[in-house]
Amino acid sequence: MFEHFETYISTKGSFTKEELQLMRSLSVEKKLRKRQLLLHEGEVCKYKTFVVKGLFRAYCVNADGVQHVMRFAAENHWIVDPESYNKQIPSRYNIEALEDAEVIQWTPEHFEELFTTVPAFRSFSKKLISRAMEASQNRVLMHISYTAEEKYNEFINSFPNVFGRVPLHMVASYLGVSRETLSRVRHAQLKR
Amino acid sequence: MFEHFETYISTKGSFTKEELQLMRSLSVEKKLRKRQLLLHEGEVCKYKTFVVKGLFRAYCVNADGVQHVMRFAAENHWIVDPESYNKQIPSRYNIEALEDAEVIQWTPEHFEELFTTVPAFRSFSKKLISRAMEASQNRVLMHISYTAEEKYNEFINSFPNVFGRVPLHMVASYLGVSRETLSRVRHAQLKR
DNA sequence: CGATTCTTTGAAAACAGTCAATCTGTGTGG
DNA sequence: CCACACAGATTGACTGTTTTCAAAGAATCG
Repeated sequence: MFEHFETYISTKGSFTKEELQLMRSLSVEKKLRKRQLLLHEGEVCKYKTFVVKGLFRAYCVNADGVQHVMRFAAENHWIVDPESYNKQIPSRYNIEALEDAEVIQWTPEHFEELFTTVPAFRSFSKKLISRAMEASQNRVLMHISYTAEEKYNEFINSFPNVFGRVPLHMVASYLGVSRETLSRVRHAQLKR
Repeated sequence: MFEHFETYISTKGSFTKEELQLMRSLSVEKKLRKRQLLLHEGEVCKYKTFVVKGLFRAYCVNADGVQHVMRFAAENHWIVDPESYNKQIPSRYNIEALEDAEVIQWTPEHFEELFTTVPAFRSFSKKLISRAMEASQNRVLMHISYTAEEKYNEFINSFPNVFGRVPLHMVASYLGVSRETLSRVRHAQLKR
């Protein structure tokens, strides 16, 4: 499983055998079956997680029992609850495997060790955080400025590797519209 | 002006006289009058900016000429276009002073130098980035799960120091609702 | 004061949400 | 292999909310 990560990380910078070995020794590997939770609401998010295989969703449940999908993460992406992970406090989110999955995880301490001792990992990690921030900003902009249809099209373009693998009602939740509205948006698009 | 920043940063960690002097020597001070732009769409965001005095908004303008407010920043807060600043590419945003203002700025290089050479600045900086990420995440959650009224109340609670200093139509834009809708939300609340 | 900007209001239209019913495909157990 | 249950997707009718457009009041500023 770690070989997959080595291939990935090697496209992000130059790493020695020893550095790769260090990353491996500090990591935890895990396999999950469909519907299993990687993180349960109320737990502390102990790890930053790299997805080797499978697909995840992070979602929270409000007082009325309604689920809100915050994020999807497929192969070669990372998933974490930043607030819970950074402060090591209980999470408001669940992270669920939507398919059978394999992941590699690092605790904040181990991730920090790699950050300080492996230069290429440091610059990679900075880019990772920057990209997460940019993605989040763009998503805010999408929400304050796009119609339901524009959001839907944006989603398909931005996440072609997620679309088709997740139920539409989860996409609807991610976009902040009802599943019926999303269904009607799709119907309207067929006519063109 | 820098004294104000010294007071602020000293609440965030322990710094020696020399470290404070280094921060100062790497910084740029600027004064702006109301309506002046700190960053203009198309320019590269050259600095990370600390607000000593005044109030800013970051906004973008879409193809129809409609403005969307991405962010406000008042005293003792930071403002930057992360994407433009991190990658040093042209920005899609404008950052405008809504009041006469004073700011202190650092380039990515100088900020990085402080990050690597001043330990307390490093940990402060990490917290800064973490908080920005958490705020952005929470804002996404707000957009996918709150009604217009809930968003408005959340805004008042989260930014009491901004509310009252900015026109309501900018708050409306920030929340992603029309100014008329926000006006009616307020009207409805008066009746209770 | 006059000009500009901001806020509110009203009415109509567009849009999105809810509820209930139906349709589809998938998979499980008999 | 079939019947059935189940999750997901769609549709229709209805309701409620939000936007849009136009106009008119406040408030602010030079």
